[in-house]
Amino acid sequence: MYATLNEQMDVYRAGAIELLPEDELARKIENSIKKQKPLNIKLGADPSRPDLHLGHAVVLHKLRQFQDFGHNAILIIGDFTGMIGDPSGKSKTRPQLTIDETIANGRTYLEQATIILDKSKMIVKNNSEWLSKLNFSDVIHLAAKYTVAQLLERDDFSKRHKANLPISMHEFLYPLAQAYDSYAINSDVELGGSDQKFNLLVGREIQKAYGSEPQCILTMPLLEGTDGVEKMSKSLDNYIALNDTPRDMFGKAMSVPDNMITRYLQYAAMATIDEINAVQTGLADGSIHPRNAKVDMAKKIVTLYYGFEAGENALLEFERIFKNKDLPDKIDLLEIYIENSTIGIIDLLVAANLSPSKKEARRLIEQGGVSIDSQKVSDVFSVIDIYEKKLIKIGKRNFLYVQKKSE
RNA sequence: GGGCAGGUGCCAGAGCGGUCAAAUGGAUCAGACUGUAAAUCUGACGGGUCAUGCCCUACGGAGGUUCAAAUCCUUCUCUGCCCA
Repeated sequence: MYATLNEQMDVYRAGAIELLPEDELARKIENSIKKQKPLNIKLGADPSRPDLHLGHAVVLHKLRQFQDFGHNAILIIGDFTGMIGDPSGKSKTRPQLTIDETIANGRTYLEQATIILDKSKMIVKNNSEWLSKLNFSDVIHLAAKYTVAQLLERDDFSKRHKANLPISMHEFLYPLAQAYDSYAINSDVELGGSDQKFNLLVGREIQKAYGSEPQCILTMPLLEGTDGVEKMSKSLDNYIALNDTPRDMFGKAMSVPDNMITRYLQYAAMATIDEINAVQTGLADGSIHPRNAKVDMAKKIVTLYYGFEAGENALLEFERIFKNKDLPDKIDLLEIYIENSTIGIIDLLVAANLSPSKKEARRLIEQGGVSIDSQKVSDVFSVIDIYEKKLIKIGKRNFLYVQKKSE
């Protein structure tokens, strides 16, 4: 049922930032092989941000590796903690969620996570299952197991503390609650981003304090977003979503800076070490053109999620649109209801939702970013007849057919 | 409880009675160029308008002073620091 200890360790170590403590993990694995008993691999899911992107995928792929060796993935939906609000590492406290939102978000999360994970070896738990049962004295007992100084070691706490930014009491409780999860589900290994290292380690301490065997922790790097600098996140809008269309996935991957190519190969495209090394040396000695390396990387990512054919198509389409300035092979048609069949260009852009305001629409036209049927529109007072469908292009990559709605 | 410092546009951060729809940087969008939705350069960047001048909304909330307030006063509220 299980691969050997060394086979497993090699795979787990690959790409990880930290794996602590390694010998302990080795022991756990040995044991599991001997007893033919899978380990519990914990991953905390944040229900406040249900839309997953390639940054989340880094950890999910790691978890999948554990599954592939027969271990149990245990996803903890932080429905309880989500309702408290989590310290985000940013200066602002996260919004609190309602129960309904949490449930809906949890469902979305799972839907997207199973793009990567193996459903058959997955257990999903809501942490309200045990956390909501703790009473105040339980909480105080839990809180007594950790000190303020220990909590202040956490990077974002100490940063905020030094920068005179607010830290609420409940934020201090958050790592403890998460640690309690580890105890509650009997976690053997917990995975997380490198920013979670602190929380994961608290899990160890709390498990010990409650008399169970402590978990090992494995942290993965935080993948930079398409800007190549900040970590990938929805709020910075530098993300590639797991459910982005192949076209968008490809395009966004192409927009990462050149120096991110190998990093994306490793953590987003899940390329093998050999592939990564080949590209790295090729780029260094100039035998591989960065553009080609990037195209290749983008294609691999699309292939990983949509299959070989989609990868090919995304590449072809990208070349068509940006190299040959041609049209994509599929353009949406929007039918607009108007009295006559003519409409001013500015109103048209707003009606078609291509511009949030008339001022913005006017700007786009004045700057030469708008064309109708491949004819640049330069007059903001142009009147367009949409009895026949017309192709609107805005900027480099927004295409839309519009037509008067026939009733 | 007391003292002090603050709350400005998507974010960071200037401004401290009119010349402020508010410097600067980032983000974003458009254009040029190209190896791409890279880089670089240029421009735009609250909304409305029978159109460029005017109108509306905006500098934590509410009042007030003034011909005029993001800027001064009062009060409320939120945040941080120090003292207790």
